[in-house]
Amino acid sequence: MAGTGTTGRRARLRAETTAEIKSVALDLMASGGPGAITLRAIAREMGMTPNAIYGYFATRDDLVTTLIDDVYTSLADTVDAAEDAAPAASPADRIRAWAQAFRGWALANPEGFRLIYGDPVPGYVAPEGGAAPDAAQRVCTALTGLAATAWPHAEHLYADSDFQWADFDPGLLGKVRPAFPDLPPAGVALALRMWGHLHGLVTLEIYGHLRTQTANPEKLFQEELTQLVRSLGIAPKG
Amino acid sequence: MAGTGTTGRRARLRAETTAEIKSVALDLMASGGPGAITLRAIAREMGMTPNAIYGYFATRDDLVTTLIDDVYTSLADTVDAAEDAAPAASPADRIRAWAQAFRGWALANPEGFRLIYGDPVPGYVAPEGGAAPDAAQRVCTALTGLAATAWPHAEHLYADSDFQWADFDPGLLGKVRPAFPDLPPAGVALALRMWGHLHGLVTLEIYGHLRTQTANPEKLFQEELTQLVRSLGIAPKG
DNA sequence: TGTACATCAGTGAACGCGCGTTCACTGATGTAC
DNA sequence: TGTACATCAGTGAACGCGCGTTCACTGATGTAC
Repeated sequence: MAGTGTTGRRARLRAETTAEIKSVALDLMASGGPGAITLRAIAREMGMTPNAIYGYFATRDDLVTTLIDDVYTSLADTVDAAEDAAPAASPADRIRAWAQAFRGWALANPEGFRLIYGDPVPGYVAPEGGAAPDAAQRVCTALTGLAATAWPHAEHLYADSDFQWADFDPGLLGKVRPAFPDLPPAGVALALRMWGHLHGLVTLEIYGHLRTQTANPEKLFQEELTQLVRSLGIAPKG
Repeated sequence: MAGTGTTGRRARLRAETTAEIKSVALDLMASGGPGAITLRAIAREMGMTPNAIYGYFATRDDLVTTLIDDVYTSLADTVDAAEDAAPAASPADRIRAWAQAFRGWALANPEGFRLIYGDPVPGYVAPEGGAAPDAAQRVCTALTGLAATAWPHAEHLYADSDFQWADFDPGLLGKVRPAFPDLPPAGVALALRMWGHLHGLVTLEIYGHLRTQTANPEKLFQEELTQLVRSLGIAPKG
């Protein structure tokens, strides 16, 4: 009856060690790039033998797969939370909040960003049946939701668009169409373009290409958001 | 007096072998990712001993540096040529030509694109004093030129911009300001934003993130260009 | 045209490294009676 | 409360691999007289 449950204690220790392995792996990645994620380096850092890791992950690729999933979830949670914290009635504020959280997360976790959006760990092969993690789809779905909110204001710009539902992935549509039944295919295209715009600016910054052009990427990103919101016809002071 | 010059023959053979090493390295990268560029693999492919490469490149990083420079030059040459082939009088056509060449080159050389814009070869460290290759700046400068041509039409959208010359890199400005004396700081910001937009869509496509959302990235890119040109007020039929 | 010498592309063997992974094991922690 | 047993986290040594790089060398190609 007393104290820790029977399997409880061991299970907890196990969970803690698993978490530490992942945390150390992320640290290594942060300081040495994705290539620094090696079982031996993790073990070294933790004061263990390399093979001890095999008690927690069947293989190195297994660990990396878990890592990618975790990082993706962290990103999706962050941007979702930022959007939810913005006033529901202001599409412009919600877009800005989402986008700023996106960039902020990327700057705070540059190696995580590289891990999920850039080249993967050298030698890593994703599991066979492994679709992209749910969180990957969440990011894209949230962005489509933002586009859907802005759509009524921007619709007139896309009158001659000839996008069809068939142009998009059924998985994406399966989540988006029920949630935003009034959004036409052209609106989904707009969402993907918005994604591309934000992704591009953040990627250039993370990979160091923007720093060689401007001393102030932050300002450029704010300008981007101002122009985006304006072009959608949802400028906040309107 | 007859035939090949004295040093000529050896020099030519040397140049040919050097070219073959680079070509094989690019092939390896194309089929196995940047991590596949190893001196041993190149030598294997060429039927040589690994150390024979050292007659041509002092070190592996030396080879990679040369490769990056070559690939960057290839990209810059391609987009410059495409722009030059478009009618000089039509800013919209020139932007479209440039952007389509940019995407086309990336799709034709995905590993090259990854090499210059993504994570570099694992273990590679760029040379110390090594600034980005000239070609890198050429890409950005050309884009600024396109923005400059469109600027008179789009200027009114950026009336409340507060960009300063100090916000940008002197190296970029050194090439851009003499060439386009009428372009204000806000116009340079516009060019960088355009770069970000195009880079984002192409990057998502190259890295496989777009394919999981749309079956037709080409169409999305064309839509992007249509909207870009429209938003700049330089729609081609105007 | 012929010979002596210099150049230099490429060889073959070896180095030390870090890697993922396997194996048989030890010793502490928890469980059942 | 005490003992016998099962569990299982972690050890230590070793494997085979591919890597970049160094060394002393060979043998063909070109040069000078």
